[in-house]
Order: sequence, then C-alpha cells, then structure tokens
Amino acid sequence: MIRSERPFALYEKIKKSVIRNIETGALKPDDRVPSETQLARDFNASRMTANRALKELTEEGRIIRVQGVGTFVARPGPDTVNVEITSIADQITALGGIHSAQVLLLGSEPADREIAWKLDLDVGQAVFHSIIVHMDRTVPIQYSERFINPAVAPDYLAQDFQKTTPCDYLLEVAPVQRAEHTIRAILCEGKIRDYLDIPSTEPCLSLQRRTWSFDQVATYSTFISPGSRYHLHGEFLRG
Amino acid sequence: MIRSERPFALYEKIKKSVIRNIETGALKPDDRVPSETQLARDFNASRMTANRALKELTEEGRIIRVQGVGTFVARPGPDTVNVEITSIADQITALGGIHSAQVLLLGSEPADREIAWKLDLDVGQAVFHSIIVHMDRTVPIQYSERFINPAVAPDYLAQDFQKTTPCDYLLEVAPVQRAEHTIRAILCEGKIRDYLDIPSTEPCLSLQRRTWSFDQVATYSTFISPGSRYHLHGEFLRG
DNA sequence: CGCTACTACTTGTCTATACAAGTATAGAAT
DNA sequence: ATTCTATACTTGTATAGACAAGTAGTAGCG
Repeated sequence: MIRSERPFALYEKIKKSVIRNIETGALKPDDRVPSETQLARDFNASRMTANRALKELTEEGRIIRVQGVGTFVARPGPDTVNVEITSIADQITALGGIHSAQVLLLGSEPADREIAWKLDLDVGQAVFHSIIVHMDRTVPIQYSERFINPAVAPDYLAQDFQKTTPCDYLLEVAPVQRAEHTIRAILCEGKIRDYLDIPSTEPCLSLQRRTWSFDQVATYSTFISPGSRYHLHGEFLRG
Repeated sequence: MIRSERPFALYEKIKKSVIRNIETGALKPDDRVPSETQLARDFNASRMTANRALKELTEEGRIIRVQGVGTFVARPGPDTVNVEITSIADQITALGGIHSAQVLLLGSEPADREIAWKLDLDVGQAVFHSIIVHMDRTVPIQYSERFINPAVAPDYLAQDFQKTTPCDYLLEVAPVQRAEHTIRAILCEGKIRDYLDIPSTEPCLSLQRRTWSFDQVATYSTFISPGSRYHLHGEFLRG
C-alpha cells in the first residue's frame, strides 16, 4: 500500500511542517516562508501540492502571500471567538426542556426614527414588528423583538410562529449575507421584565442583531434573556 | 489578452454559479450539486478547476461533499457569530480612552478543586494566579482574573503588567490552539464589586475563557465588566 | 546621474492526466 | 432470499507542465 509511508496526505505534511516551524518560533511573524518551489523540492512534491498547503494556511490566517514577493508568517491577530447563536428552540430542547412560544405582537407599523435608521428605510414606512417570548414549559427564557424589512420577507405576518420560529422562517426566505451583533449586560424594566417574570435586579443578556439579505438590511432584532437562565458559549479552534 | 474574456478567474465563475443557484432557490438544501466532471464540462474547464471551486465552497460551509457519493447543498447551519475579543487595552485606547492597569495579585498558589479541574492538573499543584483591573483613567472597565498552568508560561510572574498586558504576553509565549468561551450576565458582589466601583444592582458581562497550548490547558480566565461600560461586538460575513 | 529594459524570482491560475478510495447498484452466484 | 462481485459513478490526492502577472534588483543606455 502506497500510503503505508504516508498515513497523512502530502499536502498535510507540508502544512504541519510550516505550522511546526511557526509554533516553535523557528519562523517568527513577518519571516519569509519557503517558496512553493522550494517546499516542493524539500518534500519531493509537485508545486501544486505545495501550493495547496500554502493556500490552506493562508485561508487559516497563519501566513500571508503576496504575488511576486513571497510568503510570510502572519502576525497573530486578536482572537476571534466563534459564538454559536443557535435557534432558541433547539437550545431549549437540547438541554432537555420543552419549548413553547408566545406571540405577543405580530403586525405592521410605521417606522419611527430609530427603526428607520437601523433598517435603512424612511421614517413612517411600514415595517413588520413581532414580539415573541420563548419558554421552557412555563419558564420564560428569551424575549425576542424583531423589526423586519417587508421587502425581504413580505409573507412574514402570515406565519404561525407557534410552529416555526422566526429564525427558521427568515433563514429560509432570506439568506443572511452579513450580520452584526452586539452583546450587552442590562437590566430590564416594564413590560419586558413582566414577560420574563424576573425581579428588577436580575441581570440580563441582551443580543442585538442586524442582518443583511439581497444587499439591504433585512432585520433588526433584540433578544433578551435572564442571566440566570441563559448564556452564550463559543469555541475557537486553530489548525 | 486571454483575460479580456475572463475578468474573473474561471473557478470564481463556477463558484458564483453554484452560489447563485443556491441563493435563488434553484438548489435547495440537500439537493445534489453537479459533479466536478459535470461542472468541468459545463464551463469548459478542467476537473481540477471545478474541484477548486467546490473545495472552496465546502470550506465556506455552503456545500457538503461525500467521497463516492457526491456534492450537496448544505443546510444553513446556526449562525456563528464572530465576536472579536481584542486586548482590553487596545479597546480602551481605540475609543479615545487612556488605559491603565492595576495589578492586585500576582503569585503562585496551590490549586483548589475547581481550578485543578479547569486546568486539568492535580489538586494542590502550584498554579499562577493574577488579578488585574483595567481602567480608563480612573474608571474601572474590566476585572480580569487568570489561572495559568506554570508549565506553559513559567516566566509569567516575572512580567510587568503595567507595560504589557497578560493577553499580549501569553499570546507570545503560548500560541493558542483552542479556546472555549462562556458569556454570561451576572451580578457582582464583595471584592469584585468594590474593584469595579459599581452599585450592587449593576449588571455585568462575564466572559470565562479556557485556552489550550501545546495540547494542554494553558489558562483559565474570568473577565468581568460593568454592563454600562463595556459590550461585545461581532460581525459575520458570508461569501 | 537617472531612466529603461531585462532577468530572475515570486504567487496565481489552468490544463490534462493519473491513480486511490468510497459508494451505490445491478446482476450473478450461492 | 441472501451474499458476493463487477462496474460505474463519485470525491480525494498528486503530478508535470504551462502561461500570466506582480516585484525587486541589475545592467546598460542616454
């Protein structure tokens, strides 16, 4: 069997070699990485194989390539944490809970100044507005309020959000090109606090999100969850 | 010039074609994508070029490939939000503030049960422990407490964290392979509340992080910031 | 001295081909 | 009916070669 000598693909070997040189400090940031031709010679590979190794390392952000100049070790950027924002319903059932949703508002209304700004529409233009509280049995887990650009999801109001979540529906009709998130710790008051059934001192996790579809703002949403009932978890893998 | 007919690389054209078919709904999740050979024929390209297009789409998470079976449109997974956790010092200065750090503790101590568990060490083994409060002028922005595996950063205690932040130092001596994060909204009490100089009702954003280096747990850290002075921001781009 | 042209190197794209390896299916053998 | 086998497809990896295009340095010319 040919692969008795190569339990790993050749391009993987080249990648690992370069990574090892970076991690042991033999290659420091901005140092020059051997060229494709050189690596091909060193590993007795073809240039395309070395090319693949370096291309993947580029995509992984470990090296930088400049046409006509060469390949260099990238400066380690700031960590980026991948926080996975799953559908709330899935998260509740994943933890053994029983999800239900209460639709408190579902309608169309003219945009006020803030909403018009956020959705990049004119003040007074009609936008869809929904407020839904997600619960595990009788315990409220998340308050979610959405403003939706009708141009992107014209049938939004006709949906039954007891069955499908807005998240699932919107993902279906409007593929997300871009999303912007802000995570805060806040206190809730008034109606939101009533909906979530929490004391006035309970800290809450607030996630605000804007999404873009078809090159326009699609949604502007606010999700608020009691800190004691919900948290975000993320993982980050390199290599 | 050959490229007068191809302002875009051929593999880009193939990618865009597949993406268009997905986004317009012509190809739905789990649908079969034309095979490499088919795409190569359709676009008058070689199989390697079609292969490159599909390989990149796989890495971007838009399609799934199974050897021997075929290529299929991926189900749009849960959004993963890329929250960029920059060095706190950089964030403060980026917003026009003046960063300073107060080292409240920097030493070695035997690990208790929780810390031993988190760092994957034995109870009683020595671990480094630091507590630092980061401030913008005189306003506390972040309480940061770290437990460090001495095997990974043996010179940690000798650093001057008025000058370099632990974050910067640790990134230098211990490249992060893996990181795990949990974000919570909490209330603070006791010393932490005193350090941050906040009322007892102020909600705080808590970020707990474990990092791995050289295939072992390197650090276990907790960062706590007043909700009114700090928040996380993330962006997500696709295509 | 300053400009140009050349060359030597780099990465980027593309082709044509080859074999390995996984999967599904139809048909033959048991 | 069940199991084996051949085959026809798929993706995965690798090669050798080609040309394009960008960059840096050098030699030579005015």
